[in-house]
Amino acid sequence: MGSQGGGRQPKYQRIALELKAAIETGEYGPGDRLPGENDLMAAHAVARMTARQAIGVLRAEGLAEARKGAGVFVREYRPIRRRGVQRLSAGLWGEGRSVWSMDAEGWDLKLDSVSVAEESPPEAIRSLLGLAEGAPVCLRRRRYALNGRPVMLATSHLDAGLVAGTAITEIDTGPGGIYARLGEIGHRPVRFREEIRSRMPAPLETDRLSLPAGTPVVLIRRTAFTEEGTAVEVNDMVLDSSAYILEYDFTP
Amino acid sequence: MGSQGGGRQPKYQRIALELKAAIETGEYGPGDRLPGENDLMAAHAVARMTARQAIGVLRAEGLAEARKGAGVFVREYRPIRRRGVQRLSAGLWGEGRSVWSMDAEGWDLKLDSVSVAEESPPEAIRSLLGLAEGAPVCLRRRRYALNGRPVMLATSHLDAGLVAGTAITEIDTGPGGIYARLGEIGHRPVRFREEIRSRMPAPLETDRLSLPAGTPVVLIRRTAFTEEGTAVEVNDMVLDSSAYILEYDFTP
DNA sequence: TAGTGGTCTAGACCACAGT
DNA sequence: CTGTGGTCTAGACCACTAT
Repeated sequence: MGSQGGGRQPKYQRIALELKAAIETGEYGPGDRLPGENDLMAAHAVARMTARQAIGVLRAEGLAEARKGAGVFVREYRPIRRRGVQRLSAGLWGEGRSVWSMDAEGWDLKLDSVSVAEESPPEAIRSLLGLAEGAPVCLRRRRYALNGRPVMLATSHLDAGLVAGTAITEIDTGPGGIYARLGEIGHRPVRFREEIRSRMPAPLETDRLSLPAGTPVVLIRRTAFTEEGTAVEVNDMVLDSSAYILEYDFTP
Repeated sequence: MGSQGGGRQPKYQRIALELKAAIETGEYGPGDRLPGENDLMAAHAVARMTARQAIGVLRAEGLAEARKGAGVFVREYRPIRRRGVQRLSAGLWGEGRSVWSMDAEGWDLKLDSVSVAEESPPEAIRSLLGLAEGAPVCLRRRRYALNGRPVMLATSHLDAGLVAGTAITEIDTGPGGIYARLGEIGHRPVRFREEIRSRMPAPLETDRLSLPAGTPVVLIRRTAFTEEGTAVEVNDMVLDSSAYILEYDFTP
């Protein structure tokens, strides 16, 4: 028949809409198997590519997930609540506890992999840290996993000269982490700025976070300032958007 | 030839990668026209559907935008900086200025459409506002546009009983907006909470924000509390993620 | 009108999962 | 094994844009 055939809206959209409605009414719950390509071809008398396209709509909206050789399944959404302000209270990281242990109340969020390096920073970060051109930064790359599933990548940038000789350049930064160590050398962070963006992930992020198609990432750039107003750390984070709700409390 | 043919990675991914590299090196700048389906078919000796798939990768990542009958073009990214804390300083909205006028420094962000209604709220919002079951809320739906392009939808929910008879139920809330009017009736908001999520847009959001494929939305739910700790307003916002950077400053 | 992207067909081979 | 989704082909008609 070529093009649209019967209705005025594309077949694949009609099929996608029908599937979405079935999910919304609870006919298919989180984790349930949806009709696959062959089912849709038979049920709607369309070609494989058309059935695929319908499924593609749900995938792009993050509603469904295709597992090769197994089928198409309804996605689940159970985010962690990340409190932007309280979690950085000095009382918490000042003595012992990691900044991250509060992230997932009762859940099992843990450090998955760490690497430390010294590199030449991108211009934007270099100028934030107030470093001279060509000055190296200490880079701490980390990945966090929730119940075994990776949910966040974090990369901290610090003046390499400033932190040389401290535990910040070690894999294990010790009790209280980076901020406690910075305090010990007279650069205790007291003020923070978090900048938030969102976009679709780059292939490398898709890979490192095992993201299914249709899941955006949230980017947080946190800059930590000392009492004097100097930026001592820039932490670039990449979050699986389906894993997080960010919360900020403030009294302007 | 069937399946993968030459290399070990799919043809469409190789083609997509090549296009992305060309964008990254600046060969194609923002707004430039990219090779279209026909160009890619000729250049790589592939079928139309394969060329389409390659372009689909760039669209899904938000890098390119297809305009029917015209071609495929490199997307632009020029976000507004939205300061979460300072923008709510009472000094700003206390006398006259709108909370929103600060959003876009020098840009032309303006209210695009407003509607006011009284409805029965969803359970989550009803309980946030501490209302009895079945109690109605005053709903203010607004859309904001930046240089004519819609970038945000906002829906405020307030206790209908509380705001009855005030300008909050009018299209024009008067100088200082909702928060100034709440102050006048003894419910001045002093504390705010913003919760942030991100996901792919629903079709209705895609439509109202004119979003190209591959653009996530950012959801902000702001709850405004009085000195007594009562929630007086819940504002649900839907932002075009490519139009915004959110900024939060705090001293924990 | 010529060219573009949007949609669609009816086949095909492959890698992978569980059935 | 069978069935699944992933990839690919070589055609086709349509609506839309720009000339």
